[in-house]
Amino acid sequence: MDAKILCLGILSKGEATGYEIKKACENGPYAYIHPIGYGSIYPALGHLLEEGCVSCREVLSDSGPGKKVYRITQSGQDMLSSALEAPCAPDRFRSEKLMVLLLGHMVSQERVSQILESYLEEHEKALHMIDNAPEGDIPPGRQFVRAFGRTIHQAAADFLRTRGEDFCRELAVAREENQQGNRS
Amino acid sequence: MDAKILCLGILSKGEATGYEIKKACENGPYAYIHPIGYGSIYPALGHLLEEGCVSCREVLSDSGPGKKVYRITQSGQDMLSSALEAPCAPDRFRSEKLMVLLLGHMVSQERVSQILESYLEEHEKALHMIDNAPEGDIPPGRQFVRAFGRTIHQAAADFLRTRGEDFCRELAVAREENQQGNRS
DNA sequence: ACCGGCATGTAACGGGTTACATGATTTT
DNA sequence: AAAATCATGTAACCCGTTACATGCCGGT
Repeated sequence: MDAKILCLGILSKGEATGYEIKKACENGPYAYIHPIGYGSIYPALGHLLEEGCVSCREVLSDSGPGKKVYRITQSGQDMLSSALEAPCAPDRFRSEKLMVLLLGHMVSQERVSQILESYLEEHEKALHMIDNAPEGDIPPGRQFVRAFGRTIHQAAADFLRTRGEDFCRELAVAREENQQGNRS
Repeated sequence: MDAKILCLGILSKGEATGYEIKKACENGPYAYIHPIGYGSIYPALGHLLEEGCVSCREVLSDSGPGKKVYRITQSGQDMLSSALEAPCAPDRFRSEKLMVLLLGHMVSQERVSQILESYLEEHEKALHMIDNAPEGDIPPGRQFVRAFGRTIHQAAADFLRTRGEDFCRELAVAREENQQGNRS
């Protein structure tokens, strides 16, 4: 699932500029698919244009380079369909925060508390964004993925809220034992 | 959080070979941190050895190359500690399955059902692995991350189980409406 | 006898991230 | 008047993925 297919997926719900595609990758359901930057998006759109998978309409502004609005073509639709039919790569998740928590006994109490708090805030922020997103007439897929994301963020936030402090206490005990172990 | 720090983190709980490090990245709590392959691990261990962050003990077997057991050194501990103190990059999650579900109206009913089923199976398998893992005397960090992972997998599995079929039905309706829209 | 798991590495390739370069428009 | 956002693009670099190459050991 490379940048090209992701762009096609986003364009399948309506025309957009490269900039808007980037925004779509960060907010909304596409945030769960694959985060990419401009360095991937603009070249991808260039290739798609060459291959005839998208068309481009340049909107001139008064003086200066205009913005380029891309629209998916029929062959783009076809390419997207066949990509969606191909076997899926396994999900990938990576988290430096979990790494720090995993080795919590090696870092300071403050560091762990800080990670725990910011992690909780992130999940709560994500929940707010999902809940405040416009309801409108969105296709079932978007609704499903949105609800899926909400469930995960909710579960994570609940876990952190209910278990975070206990974890800090257990870590404190473990650190004390370590100290005694080192001394003896 | 590159491969080197990940290796150090795994080695911090005891000596291991490159092969065992790979295994640790796939199973257990480290699966949530960062999945890497041999192509990253062996060079990383080489660099760490050069830098004096790990020591290496070669265990000869009868004829043939022996296995290399790596152990973290004090300067390795120090490097790990300072890496854990550095600001965390945001979590990253990518899922091709969610991409297909998101655009469910573009693919066949069978495809969606298949994705939904295999996704549920994956989460259930992960739950089993967590529940069957040895309890033993594991540090609080490992226990916390393990419980966190369990919570997430459980929430995902529950969601897929309770909402999967409804989603399929909604998609069927959406497809019919599309058909009618295209015809008119 | 064969297959799967254990075990180590190298080299090329590809893709994404980051940094750079630029400028208009809108908000504060 | 400054800061934030909108907007496009290029180039280098890093890192991880994949494919290749090799061989032992234990179980069926």
